[in-house]
Amino acid sequence: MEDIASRAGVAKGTIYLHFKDKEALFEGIVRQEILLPPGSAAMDEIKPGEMVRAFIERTMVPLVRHAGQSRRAAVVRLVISEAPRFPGLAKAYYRVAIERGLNVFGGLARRARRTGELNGNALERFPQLFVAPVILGILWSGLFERFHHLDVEAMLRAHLDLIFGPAPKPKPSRSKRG
Amino acid sequence: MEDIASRAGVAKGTIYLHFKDKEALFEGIVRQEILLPPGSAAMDEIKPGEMVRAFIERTMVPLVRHAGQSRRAAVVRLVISEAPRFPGLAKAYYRVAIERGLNVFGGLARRARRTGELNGNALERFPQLFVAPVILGILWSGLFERFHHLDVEAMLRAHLDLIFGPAPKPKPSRSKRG
Amino acid sequence: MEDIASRAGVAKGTIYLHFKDKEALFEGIVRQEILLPPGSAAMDEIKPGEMVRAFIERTMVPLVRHAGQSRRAAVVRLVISEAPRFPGLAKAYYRVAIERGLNVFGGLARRARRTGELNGNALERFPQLFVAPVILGILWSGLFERFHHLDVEAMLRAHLDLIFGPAPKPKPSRSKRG
Amino acid sequence: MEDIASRAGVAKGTIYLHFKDKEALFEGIVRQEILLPPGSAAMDEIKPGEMVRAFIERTMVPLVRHAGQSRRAAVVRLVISEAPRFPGLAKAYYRVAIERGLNVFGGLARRARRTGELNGNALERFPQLFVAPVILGILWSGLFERFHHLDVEAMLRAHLDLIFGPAPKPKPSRSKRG
DNA sequence: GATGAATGAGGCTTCATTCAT
DNA sequence: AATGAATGAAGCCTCATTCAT
Repeated sequence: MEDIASRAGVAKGTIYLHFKDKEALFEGIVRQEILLPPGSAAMDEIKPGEMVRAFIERTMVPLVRHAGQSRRAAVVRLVISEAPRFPGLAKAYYRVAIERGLNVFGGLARRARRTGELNGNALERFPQLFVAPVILGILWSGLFERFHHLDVEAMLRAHLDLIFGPAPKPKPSRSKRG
Repeated sequence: MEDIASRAGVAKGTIYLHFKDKEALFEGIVRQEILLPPGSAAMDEIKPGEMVRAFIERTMVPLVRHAGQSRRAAVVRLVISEAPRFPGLAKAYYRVAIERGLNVFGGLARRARRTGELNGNALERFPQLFVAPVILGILWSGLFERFHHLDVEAMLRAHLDLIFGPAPKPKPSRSKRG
Repeated sequence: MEDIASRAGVAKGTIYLHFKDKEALFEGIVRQEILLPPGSAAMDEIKPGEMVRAFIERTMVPLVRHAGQSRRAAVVRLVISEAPRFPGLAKAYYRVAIERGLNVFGGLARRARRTGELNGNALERFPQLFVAPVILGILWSGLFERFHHLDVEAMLRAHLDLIFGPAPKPKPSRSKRG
Repeated sequence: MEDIASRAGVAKGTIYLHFKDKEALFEGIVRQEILLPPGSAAMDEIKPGEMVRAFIERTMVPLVRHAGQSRRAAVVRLVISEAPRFPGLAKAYYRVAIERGLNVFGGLARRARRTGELNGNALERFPQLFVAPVILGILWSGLFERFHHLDVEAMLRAHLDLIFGPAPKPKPSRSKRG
């Protein structure tokens, strides 16, 4: 706590004016996830006519930029490594991020099938598959990057190639409508 | 440490006869990864003529069975959640599991392309993509399973469908299309 | 301190405008003992012709009324339980209450012997014996009342019966000596 | 806790091998009250034919000897000053000491009336009155002894004189009154 | 004067580690 | 070799006190 406080530029005790205890602090950090700076927060605002694949790249790439040094990546790491010690943390993250993420990505999967971008219902059943490489990239950057560089952004694009098919042609020839 | 010792059926102090400290113990656990019981250890022993997809299913499914309660899943969780506290842990895991895994899966990707099971080189460049859903499943079972059930095995198969194409027919009719 | 301040209807910092620190505050509270609301403050003002026993009942009973919830009882408890932490507290209480109390009760004992209300000099040597049941009652109400009710007022009267003899006859025979 | 531990000749953490937390430690100390060294523990063993007054002197005097430096006096002080912070402490003391003490002293009061040592039922109704000067003496020695010496033992005897009548002649040759 | 956000010393507790048996 | 009582560094948290407003 002392370390966290000094990074925040305050003293140990100050944290306790805002959070009941360490678990509450961590949950507070997780809840900010939903209030993050504009742009990344627009996760559920696909633009009219935007391809699903393009939307996912637009929203996921910032998450893994700079070897996962983003704030959101830090929150993901926090949840993963502290959840065993603070059970409330997983619950908070589930409520603010996972539930919503499943809805968003599930909706995207349906939309993509309707528009012909995707075949099959794999991603409707398991929207987690959209983000699996993102999670893996965040973990990798924290654990193994110093031994072996991984271009997470390129991996994410490669994964999207696998899911959506050969290549994302920048010129969407066919007009589409829902 | 006391908890670990009593699960191992010895007393606290006994651990220190075998390992210098907690970090060394964890590294020892990680190093056993490579010596795990036969079957799961055969990760690099694809049978002659076996489809790559079949091989991956054969080796990955046990890892996520029973909501990730396998020993290997426990090791993965150990590394992920303790690495911030014990830097040597990530290194040990990298040496005994990651390096080898990348070689194995990279080799599988190449083999699959040669045999026509796969198109493109995405999985050769990023063999991590083979296991991303496995990692995600292991994390999920530890963090969110109590809020939302996830059939990790089915997710893994769905992911393989995406990668390898429509469906893995149990009877491998030889003809394939690219 | 915050609790004390809010009960006093001021903010935490305000206390420090009046008292150097917590010990000084407690000493201030103790010093108010001597300035308590009229009636209870008249401890040394026995009325002309009043029996000593009657006077003691008149002044001691309010101290233990309502299971020791009086302000003076609170001061007694404060001194007893905080003195180990704040040595100045015992000193302040000794100066404002004990010294004076010993004089008052010692004088009452002498007077009572002169008037024939008391025999012997036990209470002149140990005026504390007058108040021993009062102190015990105050402690009891704070510690054990929830387990076992004690009628402190009745106990005080019983104690006076022991000291002064069988019964306090309401008609004081005028005869005096001295 | 560190202070307590070092007085006990052990390190801080050692206490926690025997007691769950500080409250449990204090309760443990209080429970030893009942197991104190022989002699003082014989509080309820009045000898056949022994006068009640003599018995009380025999058992109470050691409690206040040496200005209340006895172990039992320390327990009394502990309960009084720590009970506000540890509610379990008052309860433990009530169970091990108060309840029993009330029975013992109540029984003594009855016995004394039967034998003619006492008149009236004041001490049967309020056996606490037997010990009020003892409690007061223990408090005095902790709070005010340094300002004003109090001979607690003499005070206790004076109190017994008040209760039991004139004086306990060590050789009861002469006539007695009931 | 009054406030209350901020501070940090100090207290309680845990737990990795040691070592006498 | 095995044990587990003992240790004490380090972590979390409280609360008396300060001080900018």
